[in-house]
Amino acid sequence: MRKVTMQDVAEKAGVSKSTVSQYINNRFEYMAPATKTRIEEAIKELGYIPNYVAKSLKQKKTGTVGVIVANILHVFSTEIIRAIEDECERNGFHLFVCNADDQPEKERAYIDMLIAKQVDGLIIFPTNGNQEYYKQLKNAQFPIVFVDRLIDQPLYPTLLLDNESASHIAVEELSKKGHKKIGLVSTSIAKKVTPRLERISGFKNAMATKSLAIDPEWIVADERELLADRLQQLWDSNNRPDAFFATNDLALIELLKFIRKNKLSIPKDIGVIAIDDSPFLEIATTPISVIKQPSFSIGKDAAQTLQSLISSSSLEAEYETKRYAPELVVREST
Amino acid sequence: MRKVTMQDVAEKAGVSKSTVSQYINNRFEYMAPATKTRIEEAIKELGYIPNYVAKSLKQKKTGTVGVIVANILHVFSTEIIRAIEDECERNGFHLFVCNADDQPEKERAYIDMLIAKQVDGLIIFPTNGNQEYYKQLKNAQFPIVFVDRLIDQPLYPTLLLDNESASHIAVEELSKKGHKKIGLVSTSIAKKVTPRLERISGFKNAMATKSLAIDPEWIVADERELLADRLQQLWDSNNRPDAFFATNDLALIELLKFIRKNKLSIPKDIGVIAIDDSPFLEIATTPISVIKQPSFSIGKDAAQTLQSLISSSSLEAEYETKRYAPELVVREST
DNA sequence: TCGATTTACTAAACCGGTTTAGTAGAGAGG
DNA sequence: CCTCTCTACTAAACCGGTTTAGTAAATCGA
Repeated sequence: MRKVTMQDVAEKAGVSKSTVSQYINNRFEYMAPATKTRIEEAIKELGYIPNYVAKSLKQKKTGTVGVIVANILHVFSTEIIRAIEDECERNGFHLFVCNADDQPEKERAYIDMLIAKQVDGLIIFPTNGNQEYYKQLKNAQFPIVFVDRLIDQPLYPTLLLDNESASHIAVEELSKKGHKKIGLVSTSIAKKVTPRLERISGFKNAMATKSLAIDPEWIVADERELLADRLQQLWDSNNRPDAFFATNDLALIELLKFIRKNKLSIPKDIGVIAIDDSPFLEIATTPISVIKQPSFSIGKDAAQTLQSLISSSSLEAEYETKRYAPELVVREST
Repeated sequence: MRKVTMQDVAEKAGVSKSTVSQYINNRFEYMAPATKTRIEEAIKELGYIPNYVAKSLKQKKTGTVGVIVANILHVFSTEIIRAIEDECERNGFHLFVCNADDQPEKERAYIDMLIAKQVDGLIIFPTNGNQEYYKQLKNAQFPIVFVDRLIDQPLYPTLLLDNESASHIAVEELSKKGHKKIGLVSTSIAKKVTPRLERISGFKNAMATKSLAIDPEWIVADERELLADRLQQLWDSNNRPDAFFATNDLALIELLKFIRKNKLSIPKDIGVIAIDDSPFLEIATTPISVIKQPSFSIGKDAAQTLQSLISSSSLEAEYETKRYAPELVVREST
C-alpha cells in the first residue's frame, strides 16, 4: 500500500502541491475559503500524514534531540530523562535516548549516528575520552549541553550538582549527630567521573574543616561488585569508622547489604547518609537520610538551555557551569 | 558554516556523486583502488558525515523505532527500555522514547508524530482509548508490538507477564507460610489497565482454589495518593487481613509506608509479597519477598519481534499473545 | 581484427516535502 | 481605458542522498 503524499492530496483537491503545503503550514493569508475546505476534505479522505523526513531534509532541522546517558538504570538518569522529555514535548521535540555505559567509543559512535540523523542538539553525560571530538563539534557550532559531569574546557553549558556542598552537608549531618570516624563508600573512580571525584574531595575538605581525622582506609571506592568484600575487609581489620557516607545509590545498596550481613544497627552501630533518594529509603530498616539532587530541575534546565542554543545563531566562546544546590532529607539513619 | 555534502566530497575527489555513494555503501565491485583512496582521503579531509535524513527519504526507512511507555519512572518500564535499547543498538536502530502517562490522547499524538517522523515500527504499552486507531494502523500494515497490556483484538504481537500465575504464586507463598486472611493492594483500576485487572482476578481465583475466604474490603485498589488512607481505614475498622499482596512497586511503597506508620512488624503482624523487584527490597526492614517479571527478556523479545515484523513484507491477520513466567524470590516478609 | 563482454564510472530521475519567483485575473485609481 | 496593486494560486528549483540506465574504454574470445 503506497503512502499518501502531498501530491495525492493536491490532485484530489484540484490544486498544486505548493498550495497544499501552504495549508499544512497554516499560511492562509491568500487562500480562498473554498480551496481550504477542499484541501481539508482531501486530507481527511485520504488519511494524509505529512512526511516529516522530507520536511526535515529541506528545512535542515528535525525537531529531534539526542540524550546520551551513562546508564538509564540509575534513578538520577531516569529522572533527568523524564524531565527532559516533559520539557521537549512542550516544544514538539522528540528524544533519542542512548546508553553510553561510560565507554568513550560507544559515546562517540552514538554522537556520530545522532549527528548523521541530523538531531538538532545533544544532551550528554560526557565521558572523559572524547574531549577532542567535543572541540570539533564546538567549532562546527553544534549545540550541546553537558549534564552531571565536567570536562576540562568550558566548551558548552554544563549543569550539575554542587557536589562539594553535598559532601559538606553529609559530613555536617553525621558529625552533628555525634559521628567522628566517618568513612566514605563510592563506586569506582578509575574513569575519573566528576561527581565521584568531587564528592570524595568535598568529603576530605569537609572533614578537614571540622577537624575530623581522615583515615584513607575508610575511603572505599571500587567497582560495585567488589564493594561488599572491601567493606568486610575493613570491618574485619577492626579499624572501623562509626559512620559511612555513600556517594550514590549503588554504593548505598552495597553498603546496606554489608550492614545487614553483619547485623549492624543503624545508626547505633553505624551512621549512614547517602546522595540520591529512592522511595524505598523512606521505609528501610532505619529510614535512610539522604541528600537529594534536584534532578527534575536539572533536566528541565538542560532541555531549556539546549533549546536556546538551538535557536541562537552562533555559540559563545565559553559557557559557565551551573551548580545545583543539594537538599538534605533527614530521616533516622544518622 | 555550511555542512559538507556528498557533492563536496565528489568534487574534491574528482568523481561523481554516484561514485561517492557507492563508496559510502561499500559497493567496491567495480571501483578502481585509486578512486577508492581518493574518496577516502576527501572524506577524511572534509570531515564528511553522510546525511541520514536524505538517505531515509529515498530509502523509505529510518532505522528508528518509537517506544511509548506509560511512565519511564516505573522500574519495569526502565528495564524494558534498557533491554530494547541494547537489542536495537545491535541492529543499528535508534529509539524514540515517549511517555504517554496512560492518556489515550497523548498516546495518539505521539503515534502520529512518530509516524510522521517515519519510524520503522513502534513498541507500545497500549492504553485502552485507541483501539480504532490501532486497527487503522494494522490495515496500513504498520509494524507494532504491544507490551504489558492486552487490547481486545489480537492485532499485533503482545508480550506480557502471566499475571494469573503471578497471583497464584503470591497466594501460594503467603498461604504456605500460614496466612489465611489475605488482602490485596493495587493502584487504580479505573483505566482498566490489564496487569492490574488480571492480577486481581488471578488473586480471586487463587484464593478460591485454596478455599480461602475473600473479603472485598481487603481488596484495596485506588489512586496511589489515596492508598495510605484506604489502608488506614481498613485497619481501623478492625476487619484486618493478616497479609497483603501488593500488585506493583508503587502499591508496595504505599503499603510499606502504612505498615511503618502503624509500627507493624513483617511478617509477624502482617505478611507482605509484591510483584516487581528493586535492589532496596533486599535490604528493607524485613527483606521483602517478591515476584519478578523477566523484564529484560520481555524487552529483548519485543525488540526482536518488532525487527521481524519490520523485515517481513506483510503482517499476518492475527498474532498470539506471549506470556512470561513470573519468578518467586523468597525473602523474609511472608 | 572485430564484436561481445567487462570494468569503472556518470547523468539524471527520484524520494516528499518547502520555498522562491512568477503569473493570471479582479478590482482600484486616475 | 489603462496602469497598478492585490489576491490566489502555481511551476520549478531545492534539500542530500540513492538508484537506474547508460556509456566510454579496456579486455576478451575466436
